[in-house]
Amino acid sequence: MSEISSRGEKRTQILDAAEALFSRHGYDGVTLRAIAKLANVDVALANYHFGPKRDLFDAVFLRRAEILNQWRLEALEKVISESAPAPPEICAIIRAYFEPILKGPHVHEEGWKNYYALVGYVNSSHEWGGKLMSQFFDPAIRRFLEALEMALPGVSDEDLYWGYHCLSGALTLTFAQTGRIDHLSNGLCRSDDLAGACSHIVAFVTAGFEQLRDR
Amino acid sequence: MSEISSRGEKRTQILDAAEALFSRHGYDGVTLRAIAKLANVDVALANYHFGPKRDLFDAVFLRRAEILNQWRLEALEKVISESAPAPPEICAIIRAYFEPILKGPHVHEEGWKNYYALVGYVNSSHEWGGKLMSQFFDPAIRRFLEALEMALPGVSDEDLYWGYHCLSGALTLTFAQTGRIDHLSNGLCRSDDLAGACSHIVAFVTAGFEQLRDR
DNA sequence: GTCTATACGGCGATAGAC
DNA sequence: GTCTATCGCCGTATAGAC
Repeated sequence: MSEISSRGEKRTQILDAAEALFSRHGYDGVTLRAIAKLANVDVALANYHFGPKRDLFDAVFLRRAEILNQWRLEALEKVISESAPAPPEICAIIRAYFEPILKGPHVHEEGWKNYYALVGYVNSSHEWGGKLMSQFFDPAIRRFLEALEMALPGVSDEDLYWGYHCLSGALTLTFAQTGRIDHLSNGLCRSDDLAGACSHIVAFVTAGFEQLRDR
Repeated sequence: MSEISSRGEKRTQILDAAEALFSRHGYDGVTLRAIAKLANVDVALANYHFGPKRDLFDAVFLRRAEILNQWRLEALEKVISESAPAPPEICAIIRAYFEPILKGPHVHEEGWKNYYALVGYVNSSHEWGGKLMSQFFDPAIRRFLEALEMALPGVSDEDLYWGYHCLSGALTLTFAQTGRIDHLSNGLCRSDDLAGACSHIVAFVTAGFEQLRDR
């Protein structure tokens, strides 16, 4: 944007460009040359700052993961402390998981939209889904599972893990923003409407967890 | 396997090899050379049979889609006719969607496992998710949505579409078989246990749809 | 340290000869 | 149906400008 480059600006431009392209085309669908072009920098600069292509991908993935974890954990702690000493309601826990990331003003920023699509891509990637997601997100997820365990005493761990699996699938498909639901619903629902998706998914997933009590 | 090639055998070998590789590495992560090598055929044969790479991908995707749609629609018609004239139960509709594909003996076949992973990849692909999935699967999906509408009178279309979105996300994450739930649950749940996943997801999703009545 | 220009070895899809 | 040739683009190393 600015004609005068401040320190580290090109580094950020590379991360932004890589994020945008990786999220649309996946890791193998993007060349370092395309990233350099979009970032308006020389081909070799990405390698200078980040090393090989794979390390650049990790850097992109890491950049916003910690912010995202922090938002969610803050919302969770708030919910837990507000209901203490009673366990929080399922619905409140689920909202703490979704709302900070789907209802904030940042969801309209291009960078965050791209990042979410990237997480959607990684989470359902046969190659990286297990490793990358576990590495960056599992610690925070475990806190949520503990909270759900408190709210659902007697429910088996197995049921809780599969519940999280369903939640995670619904969320990352939302992230991917494929336009599928737009087509299926003839435009009634829009896949880029993250805030709108949020309330539907929260209600759906909450009911999914609550039925575990009766099993 | 056989030393004597029957007519069309190499064609099938190419489809099988492409299916296996595309499902693991995505479209751009696979080269025609790698496919040819795995299929034990010449590099140029894929192009001879299927045209450009992209058309080969479509051929792989199409091959099992119709079988899958047919399995599901047969199960749905059975459920509808058995409960007629009353509308079927939500639970029965959801089972008709999941069980034919997750509980059949075919789920242990390598080819089907690969195909499911491929569907998982496509469904959450930002580039193709909307177009390819809609093209091959929407007609059958609409029949299921009609059945759900019968079972949930008064529920808004918007809620139904988002419900399907959640169902679809959970299913395709299952398909992707990323190993994530194995890691998260310390081996208690296994992502390659499709039949086991099925019963958990059916119960979860059924509850999700049923809460729509009370909204 | 930050960045650009250039070069290299290798592999990509696919067209055309056979 | 098969094989080979072609041409372009790939990731990355390096040399040196600022």
